[in-house]
Amino acid sequence: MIICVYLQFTMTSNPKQYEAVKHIFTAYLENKKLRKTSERYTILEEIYSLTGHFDVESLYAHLKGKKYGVSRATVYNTLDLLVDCDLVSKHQFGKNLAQYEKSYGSRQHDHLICTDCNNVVEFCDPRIQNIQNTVEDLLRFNVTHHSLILYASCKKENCENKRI
Amino acid sequence: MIICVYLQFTMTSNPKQYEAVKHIFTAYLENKKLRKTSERYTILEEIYSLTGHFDVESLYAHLKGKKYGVSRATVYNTLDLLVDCDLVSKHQFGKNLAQYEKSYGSRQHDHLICTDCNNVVEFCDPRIQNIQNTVEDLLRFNVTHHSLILYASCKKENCENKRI
DNA sequence: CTCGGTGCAAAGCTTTTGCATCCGC
DNA sequence: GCGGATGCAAAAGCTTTGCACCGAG
Repeated sequence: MIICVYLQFTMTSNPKQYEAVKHIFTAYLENKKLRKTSERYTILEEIYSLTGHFDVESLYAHLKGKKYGVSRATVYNTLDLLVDCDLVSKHQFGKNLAQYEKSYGSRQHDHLICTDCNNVVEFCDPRIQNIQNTVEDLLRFNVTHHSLILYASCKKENCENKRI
Repeated sequence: MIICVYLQFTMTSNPKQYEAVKHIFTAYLENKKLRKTSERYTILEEIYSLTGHFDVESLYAHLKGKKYGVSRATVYNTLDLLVDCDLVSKHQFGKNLAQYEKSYGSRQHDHLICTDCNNVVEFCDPRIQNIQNTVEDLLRFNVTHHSLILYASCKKENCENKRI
């Protein structure tokens, strides 16, 4: 068996990427007959300028400083739309640890959370797909997505330099 | 490769099992120099008389009717202890969907959640252990436990008879 | 012009906390 | 009797909701 677990490197933001997701989002909004408001695009742009995971509060804080401020309600509403059209994925790492991340152009990956310092490390292992396929066949469900979280304690040197 | 995913059948409650976990809990409390209060044993007994998953509210509701009522604070406190000594496991299925289940005598298993009806199906696939081992080696973490949740839509007939 | 979307603040829900009382040791 | 544990209610933290106003189509 090919061992193929590796660290996931989060894509750096770039303008071309934002153009691409903007088109996807526009198509989604038109398809659902939703309005193309400036707030929605502001939020999308902000998310795609961030790297790594973020939570609602930090996104809201970033947006407050912009020309067009938005309210929390709008942030939550828009995040739901972005999750629905697969431009953003949501991870519930714990009761009060909901994290989002942009998902366009990102490789499928899972997360390891250090129980000592709450840092999150991304990794990718294609074998998870096998499990998913088997369950799908045996239990007769359509598996749409999954969440695999490994909880681990660091040997310190792994942890210090990473943000959640 | 041996296909070995299968449904997990929750153990039915039985008095002998409660005696066993009671001894474990007692040893744990003594070891940690914590008090053996009647509330703690009442909660443990109630949990081991339940089948399947439960949330704090439903456990609290069950306990309210007993001879010795308990408060929510005590339920939360005791659940933390039981999770710590591995007699109960906690699953965060969503922001407001924390579920617990007794874990003594249960096989390691994971969960599939139906996004149509919120039902939870348990399954077991030993291949998850391989992934865990590989990550452990490559990322140099001690993986203590994991959470694998598959999100799926049912083909209806699978879902109707199951409770969350 | 219409009605969906937004902003604000209030409400909701689960979980935690503070404090007086209780009881295991 | 001492100090940890409990019970109650208030507080906290994240998310949703209600309502008046705004603006995209």
